[in-house]
Amino acid sequence: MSNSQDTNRLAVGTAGSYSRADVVETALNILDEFGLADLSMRRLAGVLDVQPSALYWHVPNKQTLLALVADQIIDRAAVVNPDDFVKAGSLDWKARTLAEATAIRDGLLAFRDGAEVVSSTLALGLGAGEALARIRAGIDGFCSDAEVARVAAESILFLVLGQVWHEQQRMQADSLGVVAPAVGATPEDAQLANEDEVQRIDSFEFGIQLILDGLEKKLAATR
Amino acid sequence: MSNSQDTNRLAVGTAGSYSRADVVETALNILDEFGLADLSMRRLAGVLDVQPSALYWHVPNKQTLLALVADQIIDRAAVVNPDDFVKAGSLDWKARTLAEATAIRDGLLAFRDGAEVVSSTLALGLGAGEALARIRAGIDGFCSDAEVARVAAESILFLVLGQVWHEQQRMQADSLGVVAPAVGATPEDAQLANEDEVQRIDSFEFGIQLILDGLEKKLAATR
DNA sequence: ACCTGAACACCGTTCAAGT
DNA sequence: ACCTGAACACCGTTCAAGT
Repeated sequence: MSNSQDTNRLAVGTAGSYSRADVVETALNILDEFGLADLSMRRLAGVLDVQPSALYWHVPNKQTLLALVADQIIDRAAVVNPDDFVKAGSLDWKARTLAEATAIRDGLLAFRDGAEVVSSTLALGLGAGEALARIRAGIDGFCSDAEVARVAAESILFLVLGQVWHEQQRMQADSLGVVAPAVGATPEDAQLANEDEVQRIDSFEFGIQLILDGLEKKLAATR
Repeated sequence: MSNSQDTNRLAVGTAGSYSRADVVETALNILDEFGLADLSMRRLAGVLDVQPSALYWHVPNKQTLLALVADQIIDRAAVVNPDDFVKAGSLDWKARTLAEATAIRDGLLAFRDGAEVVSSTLALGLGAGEALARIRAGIDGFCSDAEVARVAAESILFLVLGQVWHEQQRMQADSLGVVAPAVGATPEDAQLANEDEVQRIDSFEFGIQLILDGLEKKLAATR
C-alpha cells in the first residue's frame, strides 16, 4: 500500500481530494526531476493518479499553472536581511542589491529550468513581479527617482534571468551530449573547464556590478 | 492556379522540390504571421503542401529548424557602419555599441516572438552567437581585455533579449485581452500609455547605458 | 534527391455526467 | 466540492516505400 515511490500523495491516508497547492507542489516536483518539456498536464494527472480533466477544476489552464509554479520558485528563494548590509551606520545599497540578485539567482538554480519558467511567465506579472520588487528594494536604498529605480531593477532582473536560463540550457545541452561550446567561447576558455563554477559566479557578479556602477555614476551626476 | 494566397510556393512553376532555405523561409513567414505557438511542423508542412514527414529530409528536428529561423532573424538585422561613429578622429565606442544593440533589438522586433525564438536557441550557439559578436565588436573598440569584453557583451545581449521578449510577451497578452499591467507599473505609469513608444525606447537605452558607463568606469580604473 | 503513407506515442482542453 | 469518461483537435518523429 505505502510504497517508497508514492512521494506525491501528500499526507497519505488523508481525505482523498487535492488542493490547488497540492497540484502546484506536484508540478514543481515533476519540473525539478524531469524538466519543463516533461511537465505536461497529462503527466501531472498521472502522478496524482487522477484524470487529466480533473486538473481543470484546480486551475483554468496550463499557463496559469506555470505562473503559479514560477511564483513558488521565487517565493522559495532565500530572504536577504537588510541589516546585514549596514556598514559604519550607512547602508551599502550595492552590496544589498547584489545579495538580492544572488538570492534570486540561487532560487532559480534550485529548480531545473527555473529561469525559463519564470521568464515565460514574466508578462503575467506573478513570480517575476516579486523578484523585481526585491531587487528594487535594494536600489531604493540609494535611488529616490522611482522611474530610474524601476528601469535599473528591470535591467538587473533581465540579466539574472538571461544568465541563469543560458546556464540551465547549457546544462541540458551538455547532458544530452549536444556539443555546442559556450557562446563566444575561445579555445582558452575551454581549458578553464575545471574552474567552471568559479568562472560562472564571477561572470554573474561582474555583469550586475557593471549596472550598479553605472547607476551610481548616473545618480552622482544628478546631485 | 496562381491565386493571391499562394505566397509560399517560392518561384511558382519551377521544379517542385524545396530547399532547406525554402523551408526556413516559410517557417519565418508562419512565425511572423501567427506566432511561435502556431509554428508546428505539421502546419509548416501544410503550407508547403507536403507531408509532415517530408520536412525531416531537410532538417533533423524542430529544434534545429528553430535555430535556423533564429539565425535568419539575426542575419536580417540592419548592419551598423563603424565609420559613422568616428568623431574628431577617435571612435565613440559607446555610441557604436549602443547602435549595434539597437540594430539587434529592431531585428528581433521585426518578427513576432523574435526574442523568444532567439533566446530559446541561444545555447545552441547559432543566431545569438552572431548577435554577441556584433555587440562585442563595439566593445572591443575600447576594451582590450577579452574576458571582460565577453562578459560585458553577454550582459548587453541578455538585456536586449530580456527587454524585447518581455515587450513581445506583453503585445501578445494585450492582444488576447489578458489584463496584467506592466511589471512594476505604478498608476502614474498607466497615464503615460499614449507615450508608450517613447518610454519604451528610453528604457532600452537607459539600461544599456548603465552597463556601458559601468564598463567605462571599470576600465578607467585599471589604467 | 526528395517525398508519401501510415503509424506510434503523445499533447491541452471541453463537457456532460457522476458522487 | 471534486472527479470520471469520452471525445475533439491537435502534436513531433520514425520508417518503409515510392519516384
